[in-house]
Amino acid sequence: MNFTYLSINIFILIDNPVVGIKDIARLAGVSIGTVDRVLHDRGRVSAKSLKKIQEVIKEVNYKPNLIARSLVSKKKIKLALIVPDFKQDEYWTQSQKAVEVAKDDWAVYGIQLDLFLFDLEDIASFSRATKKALAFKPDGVIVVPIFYDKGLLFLKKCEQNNLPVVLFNTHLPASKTLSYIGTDSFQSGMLAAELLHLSVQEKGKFVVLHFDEELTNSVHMLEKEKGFRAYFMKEDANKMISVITVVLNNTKHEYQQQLTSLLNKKDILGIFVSTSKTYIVSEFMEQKKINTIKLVGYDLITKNIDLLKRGKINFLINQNIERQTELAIHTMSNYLLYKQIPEKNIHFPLEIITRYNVLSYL
Amino acid sequence: MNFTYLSINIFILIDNPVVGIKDIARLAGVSIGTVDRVLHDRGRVSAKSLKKIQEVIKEVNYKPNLIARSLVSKKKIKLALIVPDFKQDEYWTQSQKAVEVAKDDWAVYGIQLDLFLFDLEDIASFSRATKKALAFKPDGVIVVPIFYDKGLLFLKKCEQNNLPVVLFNTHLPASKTLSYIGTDSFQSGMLAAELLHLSVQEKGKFVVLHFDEELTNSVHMLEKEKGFRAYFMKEDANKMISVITVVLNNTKHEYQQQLTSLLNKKDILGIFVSTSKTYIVSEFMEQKKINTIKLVGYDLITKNIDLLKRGKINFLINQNIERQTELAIHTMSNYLLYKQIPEKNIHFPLEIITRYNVLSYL
DNA sequence: TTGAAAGCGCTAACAT
DNA sequence: ATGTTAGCGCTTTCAA
Repeated sequence: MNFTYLSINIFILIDNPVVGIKDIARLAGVSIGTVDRVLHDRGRVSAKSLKKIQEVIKEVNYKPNLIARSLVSKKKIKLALIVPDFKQDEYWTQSQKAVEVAKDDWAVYGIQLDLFLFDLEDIASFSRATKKALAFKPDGVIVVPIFYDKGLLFLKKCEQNNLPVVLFNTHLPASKTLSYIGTDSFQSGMLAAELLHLSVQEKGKFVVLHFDEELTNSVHMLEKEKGFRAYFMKEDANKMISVITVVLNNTKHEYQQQLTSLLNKKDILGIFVSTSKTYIVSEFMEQKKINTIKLVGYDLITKNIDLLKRGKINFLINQNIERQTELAIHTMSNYLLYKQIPEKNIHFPLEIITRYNVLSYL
Repeated sequence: MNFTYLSINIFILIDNPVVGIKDIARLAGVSIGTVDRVLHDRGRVSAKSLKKIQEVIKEVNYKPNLIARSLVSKKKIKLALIVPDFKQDEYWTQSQKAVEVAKDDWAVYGIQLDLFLFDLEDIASFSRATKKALAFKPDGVIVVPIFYDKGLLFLKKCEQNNLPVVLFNTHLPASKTLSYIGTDSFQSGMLAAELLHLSVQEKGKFVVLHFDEELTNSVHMLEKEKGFRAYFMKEDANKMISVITVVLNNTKHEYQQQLTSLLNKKDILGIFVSTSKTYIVSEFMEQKKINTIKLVGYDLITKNIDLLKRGKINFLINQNIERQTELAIHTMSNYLLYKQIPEKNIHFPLEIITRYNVLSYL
C-alpha cells in the first residue's frame, strides 16, 4: 500500500495487489512447487525455469507472506535459558515471570524453552548449568553470564558448537554473540552519581556499596563503580568516594557490623548500592534512625518500592529485567525462525524512579 | 509447558501439547464450527454447548493461534486517525513516524489507516478534520482531542454512530471511549515540581509557563499545573508559584518581551514549561546569559536533547509520543480484529531524563 | 525435473 | 442449533 501526498487530508491510494507464490507460478508458467524450490534453493529445477522464475520474482518484488510461512512450518526449536535461580531473589523472580509468559507465547511457533538455573553465589553451579544446557542440544542459548571467566569459557564452547548466543543483564565482551540486551552499566553508575550529587550540596563523602555475591568475578558491578567515579572526576573532583563490599552470605551479625561501622563515619552524604538489594541498606538505616544520608539503588522490587514511597530511598534506577528477559527470548526466537539478525547491543533506557513517578511504572 | 521443581537444575518437563480449536471440539463433543461460534460470540449455540465449551477452553488454557487467525481473515478495516499536523512540530513528527511504521505492520492484517490532520492553533481545522474523518466511514477512530469542547462534541457524534474511539496524548472525560492512552498529567506536574524542588534549596519563586496554542480550551496542561501546585502545597507550602501563559503565535518580538519581563524578576528559582517547546525558553535564557534558573520541561525532541546535554535544561519528562501512538493503533486494531477490550486508562510511565541517561533513550 | 495435493489452525459461508 | 467445507499462502511429500 503506497500513497502519494497531494494536499492535507487527501490521499491517493495505489493499491498494488499483493503477489504470492501462485502469481509467480502463473507468470512464469510453472507450478508453485517449482517456484518454492527456487525460493528455497532446493535444486532440481531446470536452468530455464530457474531463470524465468527469478526474473518474475524480481519484477513483481515478491515478498513472502511470513504469516503463512510460519503457520506451516512445524519444526521444533529448543532454547536453553541459563539464568540465576529465582528462589531467593525478587529481581530474578521478575525475570522468571517473563520467562513463563514467553514460554506460552512462543510455544505456538514451535519454540520450546528449557531452563537451567544456577546459584548466584556459586560459580560451580554455573558451570554445571552450562554443561547440562549443552547436553540438551539446544538450537540457541540465552544466558546471564554473571561470572566472567566461566562465562567467556562457555561462550567459546558455544562458538565451537556453532550455537547462537544472546546475553542479557550482564555484558561480556565476546565478538560472536548475537546480541547483548541490557543496560549500559558504566552509564548507569554515572547516572547514580548525578542523582546523589543533585540531592546534596554540602561537602562530604559518597560510598559505593557492593553486595559481594554477584561481585566475585563479575564485571557489570565494577562498571557501575567506574561510571560513578567518572562522574565525580568530571563534575566535582573534590568529592571523596569510598567503596565497600558487604559480604551478605555470612551471618546477619557480620554484615550488620560492617554497615554499622560504615554508617558511623560522620561525613557520609550518600550511598550508592550497586544492586537491587538496596532495601537492605535502607532498612538498616531506618532501624538506626539515620535520615540524612541519601540513598540511590536499583530496581522496582517490593521492598525497594515501599522504601522509595516512604522517602527512605531517594532514587531507584530501574533495569527492567522482565523486559530484558522477554526481549532476549524474542530476539533469539526471531533469529532462529526468521533469520532476523538483531542489533549487537540493545541498550535499555536507564529509568529513574522517584516517589513521584513510581506509581506510573507499576 | 509446566514443570515441577525438584532440585537445582533438574526439571521434569510436562509437555502439554498446544491445543487448538479441533481439540476443544473433540473434548467438548461438538464440531469446530460450534467452538468458533463460542470463541467469537456469534450466538446460535445452545446453552449446554456454550457452557461445556467454555469450560473446556478454560481448562486447557486455550490460546488462539494468531498466525492462523490473521492468515485467514480477509476483511478490510478502516481506521481514521485525527491527529495534529506534524509539519511544524517535532513532537508530532515523532508521532507521525510511529503511524508510518504501524501502517506497514497492520496492513498485513487488513487494517488501513487514514490520516486526518488538524492545525494545533486552529480549532476550526479540528472540526473540519473530524467531519472528513466521519465521511470516510471508518470502523474505528483514534483521536488526539486537543480542544475540549469540540473534542467532546466529536466523541458524542462517534457514540451516536456507534464508532469505537481511542484517545491518546490528551485525556477527555467521556465514558464511552474505549481507552485513553497517555500520561497522567496531574502526576506529571507533581513530578516536575519535585525535580525542580530537588535542584534548589533556597527560598524563592517557581514559574509554570504555558505556551498558549495548546492551552486554549485544553485540559491536560491545566492538570499539569494543578499537579505542580499540589506538590508544593504538600511538600513546601512556602514556595511561591506563579503562572504565565506565553502567546507564541504572535510575533517573535512580543513573546520575547513577555519572557524578558518574566526573567527580570530576581527571585525566580525555576521554570516548569508544560509542553515540548521547552527549548524556546531555554534558548532564550542562554541568549540572555541566565544560568541560575533551573528548567524542567517535556519530551525528547532534538533541540531539547541538545540543551539537556549541555546542562541548559535540567530535566525533561518524556511522554513517549511514539509509543503512545503505536499503542493507540495497536489497541484499536486488536479491538476490531479480535474484540480485545482494552483497559479504560493506559497510563504511560513518566520518564525522567537527565543528561546522564538521555543517551540510553535515543 | 515437475506438478498435484495434503495440510498447518482458523474463519465464515453454507448446508442440514 | 450444529456440522461440514472451502480456502487463506505457504511448505513438503509423493507420484509422475
